[in-house]
Amino acid sequence: MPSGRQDVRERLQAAALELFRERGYDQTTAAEIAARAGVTERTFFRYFPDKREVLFDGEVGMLAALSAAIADAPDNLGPMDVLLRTFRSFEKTIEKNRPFNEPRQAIIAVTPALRERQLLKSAAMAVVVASALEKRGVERKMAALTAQAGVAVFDHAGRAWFEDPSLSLGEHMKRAFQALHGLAAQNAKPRSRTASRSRTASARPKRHK
Amino acid sequence: MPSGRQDVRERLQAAALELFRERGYDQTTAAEIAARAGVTERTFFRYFPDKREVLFDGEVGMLAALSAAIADAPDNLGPMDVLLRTFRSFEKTIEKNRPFNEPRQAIIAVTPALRERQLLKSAAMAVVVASALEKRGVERKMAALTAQAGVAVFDHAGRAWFEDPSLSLGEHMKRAFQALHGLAAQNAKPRSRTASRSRTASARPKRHK
DNA sequence: GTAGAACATGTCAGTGACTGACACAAGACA
DNA sequence: TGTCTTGTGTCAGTCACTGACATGTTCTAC
Repeated sequence: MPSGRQDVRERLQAAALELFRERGYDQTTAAEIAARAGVTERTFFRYFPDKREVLFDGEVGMLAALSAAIADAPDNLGPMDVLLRTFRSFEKTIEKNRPFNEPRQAIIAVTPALRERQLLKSAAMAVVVASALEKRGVERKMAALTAQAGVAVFDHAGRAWFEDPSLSLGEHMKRAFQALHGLAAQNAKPRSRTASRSRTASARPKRHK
Repeated sequence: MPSGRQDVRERLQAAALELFRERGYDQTTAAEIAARAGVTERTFFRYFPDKREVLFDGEVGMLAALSAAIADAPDNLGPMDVLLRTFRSFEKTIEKNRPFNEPRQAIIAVTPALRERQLLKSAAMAVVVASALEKRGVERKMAALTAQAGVAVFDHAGRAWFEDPSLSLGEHMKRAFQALHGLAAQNAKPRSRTASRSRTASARPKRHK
């Protein structure tokens, strides 16, 4: 039954997606996935280090591309602009993948174990992004912070696009970045400069624990 | 051997921390933790839903306090300011807990399974924060985005404080928030860097890998 | 064309996380 | 005093995951 190596991999992923949709992640055993793909459980674990990972795959290739795209961005941009620009350069690809990602994301959303794994992937992405920013000369902690915020915004835009596809993903991204922008600006809103307020009651409600 | 219910819980946590430090998380079985605490494995799983959770506990109580603190913040602040203020109100408590958190955090840092769980906890915190912001009248998506960014900054400050305790946690938080602020502001600003342009990043670096 | 290496898979046995069911002890309470 | 509740131990079982080994298939060198 097994033929090409790539073929087996894809059969396993397809089988997993089907079964998860039919019975849910927890009610599906690795052996069942393997059986539907025409291999044994042992083979399943030769392709994927654990059961969760069968739903997370494209992300690896994306990281390298992401890193390269950040490196290639023009020189005269601030770090956050680099990220916006980079993420938007993936817009088309991601939009094209929506039919595949939609059911996948639906399963992840209702399965805590998978949400956990997805958070790990996002964190990994932030690490890669941070490192790519550092290579552009951004100071280390700044790079980490920017990456973290940027990935958060990216995820946020992705979720927004998922529940409202009437706007393009790029538009959602633009808005999310603008919102973040506005947030920071709002900080100084009550007319006087932020620095002057450093004295006022250094915020201590009576809660603890 | 088991005496009070709370007592057993704490013995289990202490035993787990000890064993994880001695042999590492993966080399420690739940049965061993239970044995050192003077109970059986089955009892361990009556106190904690899974092995990872034994290291994450205080966080539950913190969420309620966080939510309350956000609700109690003065009215005239932008959402991000509310968060900075709120987080800083926890400064003392967190600093006091450092001796307990330090070894714990060290173990988490070297154990992927635990890092994953910690990310889930942060995400849960973001959800709570977002909901608390919404109750203050912040629009839903804006609340989510603010919470996400705020928690990211909070985590970032925590990590920075961990590796450099010469500055207070509050100071790290202030700086992280200011950095985020600066990031957004920088967005619109074309920057000319000193030693850039001709050589550094514009020549496409190696692409592969 | 064939020997042998390299690779992909199957089989089997085993560990460890976690769960449900039941029995039992001790204190709370009627 | 007897019953009820609560916390625990015991046992059997499922499932994720792993190491070791045997077998088949494909690739390569000669």
